[in-house]
Amino acid sequence: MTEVASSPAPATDDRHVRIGEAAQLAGVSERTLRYYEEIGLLNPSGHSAGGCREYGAAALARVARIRELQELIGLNLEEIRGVVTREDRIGSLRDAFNQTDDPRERSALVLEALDMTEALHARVAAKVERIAEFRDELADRVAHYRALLAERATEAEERSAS
Amino acid sequence: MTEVASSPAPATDDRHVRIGEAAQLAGVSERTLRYYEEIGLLNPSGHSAGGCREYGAAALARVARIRELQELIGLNLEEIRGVVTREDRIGSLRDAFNQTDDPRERSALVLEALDMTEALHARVAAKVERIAEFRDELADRVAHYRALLAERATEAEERSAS
DNA sequence: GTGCCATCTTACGTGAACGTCAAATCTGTG
DNA sequence: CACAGATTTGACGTTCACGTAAGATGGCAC
Repeated sequence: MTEVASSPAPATDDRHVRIGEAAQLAGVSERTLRYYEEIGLLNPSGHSAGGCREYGAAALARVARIRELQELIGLNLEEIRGVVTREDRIGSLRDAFNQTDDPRERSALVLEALDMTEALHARVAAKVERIAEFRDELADRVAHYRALLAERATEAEERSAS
Repeated sequence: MTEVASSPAPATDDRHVRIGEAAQLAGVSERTLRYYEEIGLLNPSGHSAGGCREYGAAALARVARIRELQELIGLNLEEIRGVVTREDRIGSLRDAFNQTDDPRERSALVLEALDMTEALHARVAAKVERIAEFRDELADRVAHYRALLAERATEAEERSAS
């Protein structure tokens, strides 16, 4: 998968795309990207001179995360805003962590990040439990039907053997 | 859990409740129950002489199933209608199964029920996989922060020991 | 029969998450 | 520069899953 660049591709991966390609890549509509910006969920990485939105890799990753939280976990955009805001805060905590030498402060920062992550983890874990239960129930039914089918087949064999 | 009936409770569990109590028991609004009926998702077990809806245990169980599919799996009511319709069909298949003696027909009926259940199972299983992955990722982060905290604590001890 | 609360039908309202359309502007190409 | 196509900012429309209010009935105690 090593790509032979026909043009000298920039080593730094800060390529920006405009809204059309960004929407394509993220698998959402342009309207959705603008809407996310409206409600303070996602800011473009920057803007062109003329005012066109420019999306970088980080912004696209954020869209992916938003969709994940939305479709997989079932959070609404307001809740998602809470989560990603906290994650942003974790990022700035990381910066703060690297800039302070006070060990007590560093511990406090880590503790905050830990709490945030634990809360989301608990929620997701609970959901996994419930869905897994659901899945197992379905698996049982599938096994039940399979057993019934096998029984049918056995009877058929016996009949043809008699 | 053997209940001592203060009044001669009917041995048969075909008690019916009206919409108010049904909504309470199911944890939804009365409007929701009527709406489900509107869109052909749920029919009351019967009606009183005057026209009041009467809900039995089966109807209440169906509401629970609907909510499960909605909140847990994230299906919309149209998709849910598809699922429960197929489940109803499985029920009628069971009846047909018990009323026929033709082994080929019995196999065919079981096979149909199997297919339906397998399809839903596959969908749910896929979702569990993805969410579990998500959960594990979060667990990793939690562990990471915990490790960082432990490191902080150790350093603090060393400092106080010196 | 008379209250009184629950329930009925009908119908309009709502919030979330976008869709869609119009008119102006930007961007890249010949 | 001229032109085509992408993008911009409003602003109104839409779908889903109900909420809510109004007026008429039902169910039941007294």
